[in-house]
Amino acid sequence: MLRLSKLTDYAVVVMVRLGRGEAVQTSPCIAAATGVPEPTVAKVLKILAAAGLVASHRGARGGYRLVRPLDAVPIADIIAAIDGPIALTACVDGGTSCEAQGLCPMRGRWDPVNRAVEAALVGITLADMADPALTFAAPAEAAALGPLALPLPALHVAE
Amino acid sequence: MLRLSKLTDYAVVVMVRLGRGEAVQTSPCIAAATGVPEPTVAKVLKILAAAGLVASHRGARGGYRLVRPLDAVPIADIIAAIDGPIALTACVDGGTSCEAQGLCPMRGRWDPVNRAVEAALVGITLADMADPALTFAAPAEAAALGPLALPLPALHVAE
DNA sequence: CGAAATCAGGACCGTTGCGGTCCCCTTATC
DNA sequence: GATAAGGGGACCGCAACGGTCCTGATTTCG
Ligand code: FES
Ligand code: FES
Repeated sequence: MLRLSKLTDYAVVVMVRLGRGEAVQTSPCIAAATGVPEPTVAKVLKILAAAGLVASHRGARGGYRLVRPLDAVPIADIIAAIDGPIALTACVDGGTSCEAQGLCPMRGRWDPVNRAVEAALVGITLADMADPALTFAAPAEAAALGPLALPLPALHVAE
Repeated sequence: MLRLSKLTDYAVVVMVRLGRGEAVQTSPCIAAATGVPEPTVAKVLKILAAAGLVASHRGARGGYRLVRPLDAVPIADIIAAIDGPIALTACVDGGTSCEAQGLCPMRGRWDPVNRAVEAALVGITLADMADPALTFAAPAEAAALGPLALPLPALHVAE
């Protein structure tokens, strides 16, 4: 339902936490600081490490640290690390799993939509989510716009 | 995994088909024209009718017809009809299902991301997906950009 | 008026993927 | 060598999705 997994949510929390305090932090420590269950934090960190978003150091006094600062990590990277590459439908770009590609009326038709969503997600970094006062316009201003009353950037034209 | 349901894909196919040919079409007819299994087409149309995106007429010589023309239906509407309202995480805006809202470091933090994605999806209409030559830039041009080589509109600034 | 056509609404079930936990091994510090 | 920490899985319950089917209500046509 166009919903990203809970692990992604946790990943953002963990990453933001890594951006504060000591450079190297252990997963139990992060779990305690964020309130997320420790096994889950460990799982998330393992995935993030595999994706190269955090660096790990084993052994006693080990832990995790950020590779890039928060403002250099777009959420799209987190989502791609946890949920896999952003592909709204089964057949985007090199989608091989589509039967009857020759006849399907939707062949390649979702690609622009996918690009638009991806662009939106690349444009927001973890730093943006860490503290609204820092990079976003005043929250009150955003709220005042109301739901769906958005000035639309001409995404599909721009690309 | 940030994937929308297959039914949504089918819904787009069906809607685009409704935009061509006769004004009123039956579900078996649409199924035959699109290649989508008939029961699935019927299910999709029922949902779309309930959402007010298509109008139905019962009895012999009945069928479905579009309420709004294709260029007045953003994909966001289709997604909202099939997959429910666009909510990347459990706790967006009025998300009531979140425990410990007072302490959660992510409270309301996903809202701007959600808005950005929603804006991207409102900005593309079914007419845009119906025929690339009509509203999009030349497909070759879009393909030439390559994956991820996107000029980013400053979404989070714009809103 | 009866029969046929068509939508309405929901029940049903197999499959898939997610969420969450746990275990054992490797690595590094002390 | 003992201990602290990450690495890499396996494992299972659950909820959602997908696809199908059935029964009933409504309208047109003969
Ligand atoms: S569904 Fe993939 S090309 Fe048609
Ligand atoms: S997860 Fe919903 S407010 Fe924290």
